[in-house]
Amino acid sequence: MTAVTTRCCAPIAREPLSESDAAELAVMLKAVADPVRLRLLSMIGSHAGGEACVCDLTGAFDLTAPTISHHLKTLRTAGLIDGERRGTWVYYRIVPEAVNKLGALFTPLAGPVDLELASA
Amino acid sequence: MTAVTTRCCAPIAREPLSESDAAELAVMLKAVADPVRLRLLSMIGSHAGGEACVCDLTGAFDLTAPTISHHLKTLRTAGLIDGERRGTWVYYRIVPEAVNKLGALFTPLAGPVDLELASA
DNA sequence: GTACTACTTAGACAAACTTCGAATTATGAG
DNA sequence: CTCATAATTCGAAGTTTGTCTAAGTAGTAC
Repeated sequence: MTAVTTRCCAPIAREPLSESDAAELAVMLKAVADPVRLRLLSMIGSHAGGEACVCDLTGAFDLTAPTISHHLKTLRTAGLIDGERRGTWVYYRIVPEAVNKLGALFTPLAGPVDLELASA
Repeated sequence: MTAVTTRCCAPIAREPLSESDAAELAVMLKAVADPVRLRLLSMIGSHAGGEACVCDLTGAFDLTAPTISHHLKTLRTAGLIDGERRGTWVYYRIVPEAVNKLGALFTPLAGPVDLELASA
């Protein structure tokens, strides 16, 4: 919960990340460090209504449904998306706090940033 | 080179990433999606003078020199750091443009952002 | 109930990744 | 030149990851 107030540069370049912070962030980054998952995240986030059902996503890839499902689970486990079943379909949406957290890590001049909860 | 001017949300949630953009970004993200490399990047960026020699880094990890060297190469290949030999030591520094590019991807309200070159 | 669709789970396998120890290159000191 | 130090390159071992097929769960319609 270190509220950094300097604004010289991106938080990652302000002071050495602790071992535990690095481990935690790496989990989120690993989830996003894949072309398919990046596109899935992007497609979900930019879809009308801020949510997309799996059926909206699978068609864009040359991959089987189980593979897409696996990637969605990875994103979900990392806290980047959240899913909900409504009738026949399962809808996913972005968790903005998680995405903001990643952005804040690498963004300079973001002002006073709290690494734990970059949402306010 | 799509200059997005809307500011509803993070670029990643504005419009679906193209396959090639996703592939390119995933390379950079993969480099950063590891606890050791995250800490290396952070240690280099926050070191006095904006640069650190390998000898400043190895001590912080329970890893052998070849392993650290391997991770530094990964970061370098991804364009996130740059290295230079001066005498006996090799000094690494952050490439700010690369870090900014990652930050811009996930940061909302960043204003008009050019995905290809988020530096200005 | 059966049949059909949407999605997830389980198991298997190849490719990629992390790490190591050993050998190698590069530089400086005597 | 020889020796010592800093760092990288080179295989190899063990682990993780991405993808598939096959099977299972959840819901709708009849």
